[in-house]
Amino acid sequence: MKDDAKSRKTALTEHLKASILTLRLQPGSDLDEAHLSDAFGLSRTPLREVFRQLAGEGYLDLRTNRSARVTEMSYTTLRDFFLAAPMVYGAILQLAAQNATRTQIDELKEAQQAFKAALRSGSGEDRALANNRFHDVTGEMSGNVYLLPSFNRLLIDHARIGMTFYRPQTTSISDNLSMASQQHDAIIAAIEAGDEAAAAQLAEDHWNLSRDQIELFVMPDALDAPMGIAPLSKPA
Amino acid sequence: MKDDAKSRKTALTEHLKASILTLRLQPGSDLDEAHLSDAFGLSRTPLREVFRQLAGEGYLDLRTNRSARVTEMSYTTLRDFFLAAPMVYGAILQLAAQNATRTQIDELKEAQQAFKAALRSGSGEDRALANNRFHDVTGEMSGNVYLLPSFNRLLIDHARIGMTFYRPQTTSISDNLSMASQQHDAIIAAIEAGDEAAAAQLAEDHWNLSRDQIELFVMPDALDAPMGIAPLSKPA
DNA sequence: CGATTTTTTAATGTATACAAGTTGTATTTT
DNA sequence: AAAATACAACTTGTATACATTAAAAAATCG
Repeated sequence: MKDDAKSRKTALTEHLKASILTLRLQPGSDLDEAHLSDAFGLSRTPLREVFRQLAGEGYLDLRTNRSARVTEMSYTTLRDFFLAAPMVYGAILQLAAQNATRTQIDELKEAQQAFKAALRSGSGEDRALANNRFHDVTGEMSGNVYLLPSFNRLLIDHARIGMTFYRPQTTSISDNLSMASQQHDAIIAAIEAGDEAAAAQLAEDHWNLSRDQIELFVMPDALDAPMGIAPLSKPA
Repeated sequence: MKDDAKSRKTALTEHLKASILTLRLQPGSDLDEAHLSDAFGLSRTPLREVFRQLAGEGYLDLRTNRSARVTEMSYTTLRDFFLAAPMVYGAILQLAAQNATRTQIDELKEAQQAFKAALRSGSGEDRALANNRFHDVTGEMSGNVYLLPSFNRLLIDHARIGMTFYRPQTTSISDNLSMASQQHDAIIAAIEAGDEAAAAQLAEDHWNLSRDQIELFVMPDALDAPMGIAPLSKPA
């Protein structure tokens, strides 16, 4: 394994991305240039270039004369998220069904194998990263440069929302994840068959499952209440 | 007017953006760090940070050990463009109708005034930039961080496509532009009234107008041909 | 004693020098 | 003469030193 400057730069990039997706670096955290530059054997110049790139992709926020911060996530953005996600992902999957190559389909199957392995024996972080990888491949398949920027931005908060709400190991969440895994399998089948309509429908189903799970977590008592209208409230 | 490093940095950013949107810097052009750094009184370090940022926003492509390039535009991307644009812009305008503030509505009206002025007496570049500004404000109004990355990416190529296909001063294009201006007025009205459905419909109409205009330009003979099926062909 | 100003400290932003890589050209070899 | 190779000029990537700005601490004044 090489250890030149370029390798260290990509290592830093991947480390930051994974840390942010898994919430090891929490939203709003400050990043210390000196510390990171020391830890990865890079001077501040290439480090700051990595910051700028990650900021462009939505991982970080840069403020002049202040330290870089992990992009915030407020509960008001949940609404924006579940409005945009099904729409963008529906289009992405539709295009994936149109354009996926044999190689990409194999990559997707590998990603799904890894996801299943993470479900059986992995940590929450493993699950989040494996799931992220699966969806990332579908994005590559679509090949639409105009949709990918938003799609990749969505995937960042998808992972972070997952880490927030799928953490406790309850039965309902376990059921939910196995359902998600089944949907992944169906997505693969639809893409392999080139069935655009099915792919688009599966996208909607997949995000509805996520949304339902989160609503269940945010307002668990709503189930017992007699048809009560339960607005989104900020959890502890 | 200040002339500190920060000002020169934003000046460079704006210069590059405008140059790329108006095709003064053509797709695929190489950028010379030394020359730009000299021209704007900046050292290469902040200049390269600007490059990284613009690459993140979709203006530039960075390749290791090679010069930065203006993002390419192939004719195969027209299809991707007109698939993504109505969808994303429909959502953006719907949200704009929901969330626009008084201040933003005033900004939008100003942008539309500037656009009309550019139609009367401005150059093609003026029109493209003024139109870009109008749509940019609608993006700000939506306030949805998940849709904005793709929307802003779309606006880049919207301006460039406009510069490509709206250049010759024919009657049909003149008619088309005044129609676009009328649609802008209707968009403002829908947003001001908070009419989401109307806003979404106008988004679709607006992009259909663009698409029709381009098809007219790409295959002008199709009109005379008796029901001929005219596939997109590469113009000279 | 509290508020405000000054001083100190530490971080970010920029410039420059140097290292590594790429491209074009000329020379050599077949 | 064509291809391959070696060299030179130039471009990009990185490190470090310096400048600038913000935050923190200390000192002064009301």
